[in-house]
Amino acid sequence: MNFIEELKWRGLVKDVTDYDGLIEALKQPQTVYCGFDPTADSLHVGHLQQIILLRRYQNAGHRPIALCGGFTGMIGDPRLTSERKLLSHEDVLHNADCIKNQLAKFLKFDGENAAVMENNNNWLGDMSLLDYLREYGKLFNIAYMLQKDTIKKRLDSGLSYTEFSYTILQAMDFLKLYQKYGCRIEIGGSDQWGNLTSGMELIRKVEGDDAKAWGITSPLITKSDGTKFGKSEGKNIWLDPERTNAYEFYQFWLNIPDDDIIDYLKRLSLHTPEEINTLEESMRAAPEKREAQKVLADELTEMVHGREGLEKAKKITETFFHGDIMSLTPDEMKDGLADAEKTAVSDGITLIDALVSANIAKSKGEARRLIQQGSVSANGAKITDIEAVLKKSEAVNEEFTILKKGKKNYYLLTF
RNA sequence: GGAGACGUAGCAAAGUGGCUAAAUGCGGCAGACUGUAAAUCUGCUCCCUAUGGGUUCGGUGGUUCGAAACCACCCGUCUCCA
Repeated sequence: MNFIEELKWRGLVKDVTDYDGLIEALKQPQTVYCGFDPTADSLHVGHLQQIILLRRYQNAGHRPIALCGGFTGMIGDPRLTSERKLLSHEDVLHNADCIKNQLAKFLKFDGENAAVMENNNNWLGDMSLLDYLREYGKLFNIAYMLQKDTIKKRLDSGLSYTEFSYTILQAMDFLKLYQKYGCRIEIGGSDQWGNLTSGMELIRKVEGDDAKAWGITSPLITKSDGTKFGKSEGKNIWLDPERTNAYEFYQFWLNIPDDDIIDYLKRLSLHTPEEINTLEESMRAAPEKREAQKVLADELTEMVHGREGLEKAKKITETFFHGDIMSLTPDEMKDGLADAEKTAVSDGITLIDALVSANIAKSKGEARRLIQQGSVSANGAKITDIEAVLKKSEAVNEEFTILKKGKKNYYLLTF
């Protein structure tokens, strides 16, 4: 299996501009880029596929460039649905800073094929309007651009000139990286196809017909139940440890349905195809062991949260689901629940009021129901008395009480 | 501009004078089972100081002992014609 064949096996190839040419080119070390726009102050799990794909190229001996769209982020990539809201200048700068640090975690910055971090603001930022229009705008035919899927689909619902220009800007990125680093391959999600081909087109026009460049897209990750990938209970799973802690991140992967886990392993894990095949067998033979889920959760959590983060996530998991919380020392409890929601309450508060004020229940009625249904426990003991009162003297260390709603929702009350 | 239809709980959709805090489905929450799964089954799902009370059916007024339901006006959505 050559490199591209493996990517195909992993489900990471949707369209390639010149398949045979690319295979030939990849026999030599190449430079590959993928762009990430700073639309939020953190990347999320949906970005992992492309990031790890860059890493795959690096592991195969190629040089990856992670491009942060500091300039294009100010413009906005046209979405299928509707115009984006412009982000403020400060927000984009802040976001760009944040995602740059995140991207850096996944690539190696030393050795022969050390990764490169770039920001398209470096070349687009100082460009004059005149240069843009005369040197680049001239090379884009409107009729050609209107054929692009992303643009065509927006003609009815409305598309501003600003977003219309996005494709041109991204094409210029590819050209610039081609000139500066000899970058000849751009990768992206399948929605980026139009942008990739524009870039190649531009390179050909500027550098001549001999200039070779390739674009390769990968299918977006889907879920077998049809819902959007990357969310857990409505919350995005971010790569920023401040926004999604190691435990939640670990749990997200551990809870991937059997139907999806092998697909995700192929796409996101650096484990070899042989190892993944073995995991698939194990999944079929003993799905309850969730070995495949554990391998992926371990690998990705370590990548994003480090060795320590992974250890912590596993320890909390072990205790919450298989052990007795009360067997931990108060310090360990606090550590384990460091990221749980905390609420300060007063001594002698009724359980019902505590549930409401900690936002565990929306109303007292709901709180009452939860208690009567037997879904609330405090410090490990189930409580079914709706008159129950929480006392400081009964709290752990006379300091805090751990409330649990349902099977896996923990909250911390401090006195 | 002309003709008509519609607006009910998170969403979809019944209900056309009292039996309606409002059927049913989805979604959500919880319980059982389980693998922290899926499927399935069960309960709950406006608020409260709770065998009771309060406030709801686009808005405002009105008819009536009594209105989500009838009337008037207003606001909003949609369809058809021009």
